[in-house]
Amino acid sequence: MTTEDQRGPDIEAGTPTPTSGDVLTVPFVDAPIFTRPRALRPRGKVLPEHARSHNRALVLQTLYTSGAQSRADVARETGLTRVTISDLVADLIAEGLVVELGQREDARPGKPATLIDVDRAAFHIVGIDLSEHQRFVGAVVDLDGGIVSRAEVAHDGATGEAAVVLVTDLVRRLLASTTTPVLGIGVGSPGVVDPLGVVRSAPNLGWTDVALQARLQAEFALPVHVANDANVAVLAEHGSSHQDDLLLVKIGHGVGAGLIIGGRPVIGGGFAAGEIGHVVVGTDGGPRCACGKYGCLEAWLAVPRLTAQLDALDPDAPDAASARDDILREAGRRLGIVLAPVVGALNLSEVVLSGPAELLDGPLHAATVDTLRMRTMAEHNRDLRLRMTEQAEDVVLRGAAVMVLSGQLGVS
Amino acid sequence: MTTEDQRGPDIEAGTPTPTSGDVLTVPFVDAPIFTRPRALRPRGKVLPEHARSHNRALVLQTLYTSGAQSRADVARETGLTRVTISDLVADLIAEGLVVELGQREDARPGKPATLIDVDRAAFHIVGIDLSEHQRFVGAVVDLDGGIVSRAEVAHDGATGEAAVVLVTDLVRRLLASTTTPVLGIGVGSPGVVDPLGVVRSAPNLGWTDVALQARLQAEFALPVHVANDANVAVLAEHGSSHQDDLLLVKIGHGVGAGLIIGGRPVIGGGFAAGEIGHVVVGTDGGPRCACGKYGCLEAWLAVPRLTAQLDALDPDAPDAASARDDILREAGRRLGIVLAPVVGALNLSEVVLSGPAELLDGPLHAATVDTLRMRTMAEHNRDLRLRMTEQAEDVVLRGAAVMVLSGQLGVS
DNA sequence: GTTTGTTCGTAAGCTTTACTAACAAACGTG
DNA sequence: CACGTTTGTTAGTAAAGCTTACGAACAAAC
Repeated sequence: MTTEDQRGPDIEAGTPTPTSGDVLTVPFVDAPIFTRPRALRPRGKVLPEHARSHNRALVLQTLYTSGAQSRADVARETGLTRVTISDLVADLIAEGLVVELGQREDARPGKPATLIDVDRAAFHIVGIDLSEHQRFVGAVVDLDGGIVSRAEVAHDGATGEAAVVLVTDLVRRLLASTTTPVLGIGVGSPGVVDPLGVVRSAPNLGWTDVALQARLQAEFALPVHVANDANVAVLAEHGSSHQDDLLLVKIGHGVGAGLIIGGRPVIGGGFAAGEIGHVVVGTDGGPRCACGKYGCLEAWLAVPRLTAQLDALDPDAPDAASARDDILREAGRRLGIVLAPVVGALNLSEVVLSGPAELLDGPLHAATVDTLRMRTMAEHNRDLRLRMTEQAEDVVLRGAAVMVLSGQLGVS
Repeated sequence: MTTEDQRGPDIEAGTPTPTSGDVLTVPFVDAPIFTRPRALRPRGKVLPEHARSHNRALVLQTLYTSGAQSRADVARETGLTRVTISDLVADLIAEGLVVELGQREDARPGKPATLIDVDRAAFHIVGIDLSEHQRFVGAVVDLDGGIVSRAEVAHDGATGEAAVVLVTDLVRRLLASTTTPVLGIGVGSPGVVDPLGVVRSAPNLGWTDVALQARLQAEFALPVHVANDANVAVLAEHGSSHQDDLLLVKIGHGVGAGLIIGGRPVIGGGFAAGEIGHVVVGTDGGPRCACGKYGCLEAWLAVPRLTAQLDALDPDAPDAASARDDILREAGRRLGIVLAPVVGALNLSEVVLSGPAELLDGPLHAATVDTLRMRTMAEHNRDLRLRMTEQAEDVVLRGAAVMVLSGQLGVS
């Protein structure tokens, strides 16, 4: 009943099992790949079939990012021979992942090329975002990251099992809304999520060791990937950014971060990488935080805190505008103070802010940049970019789709 | 004349070329490996020979870390078959990297096993540390990391080409001191070093874009690896620690850090990862730094700064001891303040301090731990360990050896 | 209209790699 | 001594990608 095939969609076969703990050790497929970066430790044997699946994913990735092209084009781009590409493409066509599009139009010497491309209409992905305040959001996403349809449900503070049921229902509604085969389900959850998709701890949802991945997979017999919301979000940004090092700061009801270093997501020893919301900022105190400490990043920067401060301003005061700017600037400065050591230690080239643009994309952003420049060594971080997300509201949804794409096809 | 063989030592053949830009993409040999971590992008094709060299390194790694054992033992540990192991081992024996040690002594049923092991006496490695104050230090290191012989030279502030010549002479002396074949030369340099071993910038040595790796390789016709001193040091610590995430803070004349995340060294977009010496600490000013800013980590923590402060104390004052402790504690607190965001963001499980133990291993260490605990979320960083290096003075030398070992044999 | 050169995709055969199956040698145990 | 176990090797097979070669289809030049 269950197949071992991790890569194939194999929807009609019933229960594709997204196996997690394989023995490989690469960057691609981290989708298995091979980089001889520098000093590393072989993590496990490599068999021919691993090489094959790597190359398979490489072809898929090439088509996915570069668009329709001939087999010969793919061969040139990947370095594999035309023969091997033809062979791999034949497999991919048989699996329904790739389609032939007919001959190339433009006039060139030689035999006209047969264009092939990923069949971008062949599959949909269900993406779920559990990080919004008071509601669960979901969408059907196509292979290009386009939102096909949406659904959401207020959870009204539901926790524990009730919240799991709400998530399940949301997924079911989304699955019912599409007749296209679904490649898998991706979920971005707040809290600490381990690589097996167990939500180790998500206080807001009252979850402790909830095996969300296993639950959803058993329920829907589809590949399911679950990860922390910010870690998921940074995947979406990574797709559009093509930077190998990337930090995304997600500012909402709480503050969290997602990190990609050397092209690979950072999970952390306790699976809590990116949890910077309760790091203390500066050495001059600060507002009391829900966690009991004073001056946590979240106490300075979380959206409710910011809006509360702004709402407290007298809108009719003569200096209302500048008072507003001061508040946002100070928040931005605090963010810069926390980020400076991280940017310095990792020599990051790109930092992305995600959250309400009306709050973040102005004095706050400017102050963060200034603070970062003033507190790190300009020489080393000359080309640091701090920018707003390009994905607006849907970072987590799209990131969830990328996670599935990457996990199932080795494509991002 | 030159061979393409990246793995074999091939000393007598003349000029082994440690090619840098191969097409692989893995975590092992990152030395080529294959981890299907999570969402990654295939970086290049994988050929059967890549798989072979991965497995070859795997065997070597297994023998290196687990010690003498039979081919069958290796087969069980790696998951490869006895046949394949025999085949790989035959290659390794032919290359002189592995030796047969005769039959196993202990009495067990069955045919007695023939023990094999890495020939730990077959090769030496030359390690160079350019990060010490006013002198260059070098050593001949055996494959187990033992120091065979040492040499050093005062550079008396020599810079530029003169400094390069001193390094070259130091290497020459060390090479002359051993008759054992040398696997390669590893150099830990201060400053920013790119993956090709070009020292992009090392102010103390007056170096800008010095192609040290190329120079030494041309001179000695041996594989050469050059990297930043702290990044090299963390390799040594990684070997003994067996943690996949590791931060080493090297406190000497300056302050720098080396990072390993997910088992792989972090280089940084501008090759300046770990350069945290000039990150500003706290929001309450601080001593003026050589770089012009106030309150840089280095201005708080560099050894000259600490000793200057301690020397200024009146040794006969009644509270001399507690005044000393206060100074060290404050320095430790500052370190904790800078590390907190990094530890939080990366969810690090282990941080190592390297430097003069009489300064670091006491109130300073304790204050850093306390500060880290107070400024991060205890729940996520419960099992964080902060410890002193186990390698004492020789971290960089041994790390340089590990770098060569890893680069040439895929072993660490 | 013909020739030339180019490009595409495929077919056949080779090499590399690791696997399974089988076995001889060498050893304990009953 | 017969039997079972373990080791390491031999022989043969399957998978993967490579090189070489070729037919088809086209543009450009004559």
